[in-house]
Amino acid sequence: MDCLAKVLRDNNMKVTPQRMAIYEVLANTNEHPCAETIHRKLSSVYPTMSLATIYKSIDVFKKAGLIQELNVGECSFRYEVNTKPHAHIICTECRKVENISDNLFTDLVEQVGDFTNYNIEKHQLFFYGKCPNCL
Amino acid sequence: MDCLAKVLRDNNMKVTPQRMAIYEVLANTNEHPCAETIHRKLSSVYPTMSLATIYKSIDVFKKAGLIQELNVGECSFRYEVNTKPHAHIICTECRKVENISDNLFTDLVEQVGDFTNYNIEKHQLFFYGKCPNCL
DNA sequence: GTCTCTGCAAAGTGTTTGCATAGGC
DNA sequence: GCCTATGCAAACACTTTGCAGAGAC
Repeated sequence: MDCLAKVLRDNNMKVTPQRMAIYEVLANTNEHPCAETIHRKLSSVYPTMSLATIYKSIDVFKKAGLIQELNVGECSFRYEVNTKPHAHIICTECRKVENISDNLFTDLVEQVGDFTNYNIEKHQLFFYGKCPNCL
Repeated sequence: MDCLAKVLRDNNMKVTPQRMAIYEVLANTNEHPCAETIHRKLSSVYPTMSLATIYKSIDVFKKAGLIQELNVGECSFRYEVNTKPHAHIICTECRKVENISDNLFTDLVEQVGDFTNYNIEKHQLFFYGKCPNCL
């Protein structure tokens, strides 16, 4: 990912194989993996890679605005490269997390801002239910 | 809370002073406290009350449908007696959590269900921003 | 009297931190 | 060569579990 290298360099952050690998995992999945899952996926290629490195890299990516963190309700955070705020739907059976097209929510944030007088910076919208497969 | 005693008895769960106290804290606040906060509030009245008891009671209340658990993005869960699904707005400055009237979201769940073909069971909607006080 | 609940301590889980070494620039 | 990143281990915060004694019914 040239884009990643550029963004890191622009932020005075070093480009390392580990960071490239972690970002690539996130860029090539729509599974919204948690730190542990990323670690597991990489451990065959980078057997010495530490979970701490995953967390530190994730932190770097978050600060650089490259990924966003989700808190879907389990204990662990999940991550994705799509940093545009958007809604998620989570299957209560198979635990998969999917994105929902933002069209349904276009006016919502503005309405909530008007209604509450908050200066809304971001939102996290989660819907839970059984997916068509599990039904 | 007679209501609490009745619901517990109906579920074959014993009515204890600790459970009454924990529920009362939740029933008399709109702060959406976490387990630790509930414990702190009760420790003057019940100096021996254990955090484990808080967690176990919370679990009982959840199973009885008396409270709901929120995961607002910090490490700890927060709890409230309002079990009707509704949206929350969280101040990124003072960390307070407020409810948002459901009127804005009446059609949303149905629309999301139609759009995704999920059988939606619940939702958690969080908005983050600075509250009028902090602005 | 029975059977569940409490409170303590210990274990568990996900995440963060400190520090010496490795490695990007 | 400088200075940040990695990897290990230890610390941390929140939550759960096991068990003996207390208490609800």
